Amino acid sequence: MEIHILVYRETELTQARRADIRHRILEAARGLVAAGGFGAVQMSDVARAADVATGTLYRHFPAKPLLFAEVFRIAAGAEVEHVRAIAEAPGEPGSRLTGAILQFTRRAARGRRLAYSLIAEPVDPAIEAERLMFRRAYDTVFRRLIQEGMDAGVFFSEDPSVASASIVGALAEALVGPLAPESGLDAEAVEARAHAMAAFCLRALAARRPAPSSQLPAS
Amino acid sequence: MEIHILVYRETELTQARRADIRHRILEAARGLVAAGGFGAVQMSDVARAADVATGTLYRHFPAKPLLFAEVFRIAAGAEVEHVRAIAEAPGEPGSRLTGAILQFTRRAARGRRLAYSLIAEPVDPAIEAERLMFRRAYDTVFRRLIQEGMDAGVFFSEDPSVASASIVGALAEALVGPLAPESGLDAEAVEARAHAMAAFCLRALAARRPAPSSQLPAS
DNA sequence: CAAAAAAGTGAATGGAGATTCATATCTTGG
DNA sequence: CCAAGATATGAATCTCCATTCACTTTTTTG
Repeated sequence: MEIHILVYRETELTQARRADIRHRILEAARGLVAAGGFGAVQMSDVARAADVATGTLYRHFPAKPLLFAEVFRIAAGAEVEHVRAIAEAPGEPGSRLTGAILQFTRRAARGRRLAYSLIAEPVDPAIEAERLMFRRAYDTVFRRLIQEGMDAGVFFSEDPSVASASIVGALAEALVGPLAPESGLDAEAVEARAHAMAAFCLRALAARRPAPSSQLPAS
Repeated sequence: MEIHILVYRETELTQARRADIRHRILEAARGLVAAGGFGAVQMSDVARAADVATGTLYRHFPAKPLLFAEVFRIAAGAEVEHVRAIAEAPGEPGSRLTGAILQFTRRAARGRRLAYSLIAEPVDPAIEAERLMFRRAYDTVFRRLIQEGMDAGVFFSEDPSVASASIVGALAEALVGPLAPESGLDAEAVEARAHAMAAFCLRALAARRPAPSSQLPAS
């Protein structure tokens, strides 16, 4: 007399469906954030956009801030990746720094609303925590690049961590104004500012002697 | 047959009392913000701290965000003033820039919690608007200083507005980490960072030729 | 002192929106 | 097709606080 009490079990199909819904929720939320910022989105909006019921959201995320923290993480992670790719590409540190700054700026200039949300929009503390990690990620990218430049003798800095933080801050600040949803700065002007910023940073990091790139060590 | 319907009229004493209460409310609110940040304070707390009833708050301020916007404005204004004083003092632009950066940093290092609230705490949009003005005020201070330095031939910048924004951003960023309520950086370390930051900015702004301060124009 | 006008009081109200949960629907292996 | 386990649903609930307002107290002048 066997008793079978296991009739339902998690299966590949089930898991896939689950993952799919989760994904749809995140996508919907990202879309809404990109359109109106974190502050404007409420759970019922997300549900509608993802075409699920409000309660379903809570079957996939324990609470609103956690859902949005994940949205932030994904969006921010993508941004950092793009910048990192350029910062770590082969080439001369100076031009890579310029390239990274331009890349950051150009991507921000498209998707302004999202960039503003990631960089400056007032947000819930849980999301703010993600933002700190986001900034730290950029900081790391620039710090490595600076270190590399110093090793190569083309950069100088008495404290690379201050230099990298300064660059991240400068990027954020010099762009907050231009990217604020109200500001009407066009893409060209933003690009010009990015170039000026890159020049500013390069001068701050320049080693005394012109880059010895094409010179053989004298010793 | 005269009819006297005016019996009560606003008087100096009344006005003084009114101003006093208003002031007490602002002070109480400022104290609470300095202790725990904007986010943690609620109207009933302010009332208790100011020793008035909740309703009284609304007799002096139309709504919470307006009350706190004023708190922000006052606190931030004081900070800017201190920095401006140094930036505008007589002396060589380079050392004034260094002085301003150090001043900013030192004041932030005391009253960390307040500095964090002014610079980085996630806040209500109405307060965020004040923050933008706060940053713009710093921006103006530095822009003027940069312009002056350029006129004197000791600074160079292809776009002073980008340079000033970068400095403001660098200040905020290089200090947000160190000032975050959790961070355990001591005053000495913060001071060292400030010096590094000043050096970074000075290099970014240095005119090619060493300052011609003590030279007579060649022409 | 009285009447008029303000200001003060703080318990009650109200609204916004996140979260819950009783119910309905779906999935799975036998 | 069934029973059991999961999941989806969305209207109702709940919570948190800012804000209000009926009532009390204070202030002023005649």
